[in-house]
Amino acid sequence: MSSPESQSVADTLVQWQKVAGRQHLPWQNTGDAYRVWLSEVMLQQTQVTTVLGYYDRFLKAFSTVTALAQASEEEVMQLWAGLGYYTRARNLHACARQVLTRFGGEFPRDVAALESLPGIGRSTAGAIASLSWGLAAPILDGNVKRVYCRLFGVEGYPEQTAVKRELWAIAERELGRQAPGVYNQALMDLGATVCTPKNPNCAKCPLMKRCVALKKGMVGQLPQPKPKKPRPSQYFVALAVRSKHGEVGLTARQGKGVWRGLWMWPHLSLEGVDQVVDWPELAPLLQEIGLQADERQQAELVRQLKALNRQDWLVHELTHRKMHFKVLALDGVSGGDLVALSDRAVPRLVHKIMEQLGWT
DNA sequence: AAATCGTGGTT
DNA sequence: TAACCAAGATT
Repeated sequence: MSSPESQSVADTLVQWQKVAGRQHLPWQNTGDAYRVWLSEVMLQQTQVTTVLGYYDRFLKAFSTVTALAQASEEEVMQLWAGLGYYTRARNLHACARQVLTRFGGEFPRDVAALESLPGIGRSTAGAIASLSWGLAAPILDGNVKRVYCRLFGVEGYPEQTAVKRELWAIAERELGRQAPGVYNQALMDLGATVCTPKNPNCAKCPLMKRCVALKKGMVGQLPQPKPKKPRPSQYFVALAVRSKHGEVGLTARQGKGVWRGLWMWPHLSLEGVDQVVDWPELAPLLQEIGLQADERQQAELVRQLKALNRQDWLVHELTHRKMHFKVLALDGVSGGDLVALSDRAVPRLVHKIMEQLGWT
């Protein structure tokens, strides 16, 4: 599988890609910047298998960037719901609108102009330019960072500014300028299928003979992992309300925290498990969904609250923290500003809570 | 510059 | 099974 050392990295990879690279992903070889862009944004920090279904649904709903631009933000958020990193969805929509208003509905064939669009950074711009049109622009995603760190023995973790600068310089230098799209695709495919994070298959690697990490016996050490910090735990009480017709009491998340703009059960932060919570703290949650609890409902909620110590918390893990929820529930209520769940963009947690309640 | 932002696949 | 981390961008 290994090539002569006289052949350049780029030539070796381009040759390898044609026989061993991935070929059949739906956005590949379309020459369509809209499809490449849509897939690239969805693939940010997200695995291919997770993206496939979302990609199909988006393309079915919006066949062109103009169609996407003309949709409402709420429509876009609903289609994106469950995929995570929701700022991507808002930027996707904003980007589509800018493509329409600034560039007449066609993505600009220019890396700098692409980077000026919301949600498109340097790597995504390079991917769009090279994969759609064959322009000479490098990419630097997780796969490529890993390949370069090993191939050239780059130490320090890739999130560091100096290391990142070095990796971009390598990416510029090594870019296969005869076939930039194929070269970039090869880098990603190599990282995804051969030069994997764990148990890399060096025997199958076309760059085996020139890999610095392999030569030094450091493949398992590179790229150097980012120092990990403890994930703080946060505790909440959430209120789940449902009518007898199945409408639910959701509110739109305000501010700039997690799930901004999505709909969630009203909830309050506990700042630590020991804090005493009683009816005065719960009443505002009902107010958020336009509900005034009668005495029976009030007593029921307080009863559920007191059982806090004996009931397991529902844990929802995010990248940087663990969220623990105590769920209070009222079923079969009437009144309030309840909504149809199918009409709202909601995070997975909303469904997770319904499952715990048996509201399925 | 370091933190933030979701969720799920893989090992 | 708990840790790792995935076609990163933004602030």
